[in-house]
Amino acid sequence: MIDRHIAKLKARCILSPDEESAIRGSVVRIEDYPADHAVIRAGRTLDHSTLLLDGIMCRAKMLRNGERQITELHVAGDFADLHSFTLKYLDHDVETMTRCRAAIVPHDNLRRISEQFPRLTRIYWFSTNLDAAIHREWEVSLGRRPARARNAALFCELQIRLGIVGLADARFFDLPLTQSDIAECTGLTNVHVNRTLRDLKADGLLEFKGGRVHVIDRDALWSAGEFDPAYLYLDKRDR
Amino acid sequence: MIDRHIAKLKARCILSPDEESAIRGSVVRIEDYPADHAVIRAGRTLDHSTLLLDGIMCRAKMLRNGERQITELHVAGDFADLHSFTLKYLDHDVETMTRCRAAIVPHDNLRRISEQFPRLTRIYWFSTNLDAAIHREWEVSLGRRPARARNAALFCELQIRLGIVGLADARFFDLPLTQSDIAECTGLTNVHVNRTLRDLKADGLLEFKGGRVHVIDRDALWSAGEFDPAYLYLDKRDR
DNA sequence: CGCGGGGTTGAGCGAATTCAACGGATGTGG
DNA sequence: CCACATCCGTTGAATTCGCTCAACCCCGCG
Repeated sequence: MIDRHIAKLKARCILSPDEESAIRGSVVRIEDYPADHAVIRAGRTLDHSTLLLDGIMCRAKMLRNGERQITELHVAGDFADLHSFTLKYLDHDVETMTRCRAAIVPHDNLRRISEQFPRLTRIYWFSTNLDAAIHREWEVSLGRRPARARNAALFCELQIRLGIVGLADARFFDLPLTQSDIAECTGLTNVHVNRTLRDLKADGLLEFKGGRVHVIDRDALWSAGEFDPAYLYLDKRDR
Repeated sequence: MIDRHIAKLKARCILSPDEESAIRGSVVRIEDYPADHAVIRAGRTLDHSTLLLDGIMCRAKMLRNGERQITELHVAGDFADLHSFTLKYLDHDVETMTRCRAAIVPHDNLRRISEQFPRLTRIYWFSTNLDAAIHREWEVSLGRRPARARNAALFCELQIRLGIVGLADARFFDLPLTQSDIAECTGLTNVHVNRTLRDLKADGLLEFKGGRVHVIDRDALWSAGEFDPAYLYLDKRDR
């Protein structure tokens, strides 16, 4: 059920059978959400975290003029708001981009397993630090990269992250987002995302159509996005 | 010696005398660095964290073309790389912007105090999550805000953060950075930062000159930067 | 006294936006 | 089954915000 979450952790950390079953035992219930649903609102006190099992969620911050900046995308296997365990409330919303299924893990349970298994504390601490690393990479894209590179980098990241949980192969993956969604991630307009994707396709790097991504030339795509997966900490070790 | 660090924590968390002295006891030595010095290089394995006592450091990522995006500024009292405790190596450089003094805290000591004081673990976990919240706010600036708001927001954040450690008052604070440094934070060119600062001054919001900031109209500055300090988690509670 | 770093300003350019129109697909109610 | 609305994608034209390039100033310093 939470196998994708376990797969994500095992890609970076060593996990004992006991630790694994403690994680599995921390879930109290499963919830389903429709697309475009606000799962968590900024500022509200939380007593649980949300482990995404299926679908795509985002962390989003609203601006005064109604625009929205998405600060991270979440895929199956991610905790969307593990940081609420220590923050107690969030500075951003968490919303579904598609229909989603999620496991609810009470903070009490997180505290219990973190006291029983100190290494799990560090693994989950690591996990929130990995989110921060993704934020940093997005800051680089948003601050310094032109539109083509920003979009390319986003697809590179998602291919890797979805690949870890078995939802992407070397050439294809499902990504049921609109061009406007992409625009809210990359700090562009939907119009310009459209033109950029047209160019990426014309240059034989990538095709994004009908919620599905076809990576035509991965090397060229990585190069266009100046993509270096180091920030995803893909080396497995004791954290 | 590390009073500013204690002050930063106490602005957000409850800290017992025992916990406080454990923190003080975790420092093994003090180091001084010149300005523009790379304290930590991306990818290098680390066995300690760096607690900034004086000066300004930054987290920076290099781009292929030699440009640099600063993803966060650190002020006295901040751990510049507490996340290396779980990440083991960093995805970015840490560099001094000014002459700096720092306390070195070995990861072994962090592990020891986190085992002895479980609440300290959560406090330091919280602390890295606060860094992530700052990253998110910067993503919003970089992705969606025009130049004027980006710069305004940066000064707002720094006034609050420096104020917490006694280095800013309601009207003035030292910020020994160049306009090019600001540009690397806000994803602009030094030329455009210059023009934007000129406008902010002409409009009576803020003056930045000679490494010193004069906040002329704080309300107007907050408004211009669309600044809401909620993301800095300034409420003191048990984390 | 020359040099270099930081700051300042102008002119021209260009990447991305805005505004607007239109097409295709999908869904829905009469 | 058709009329209509809506959402998403696509394209063109005009605009604009920020960039590039360049010159120049000021000031501290060797």
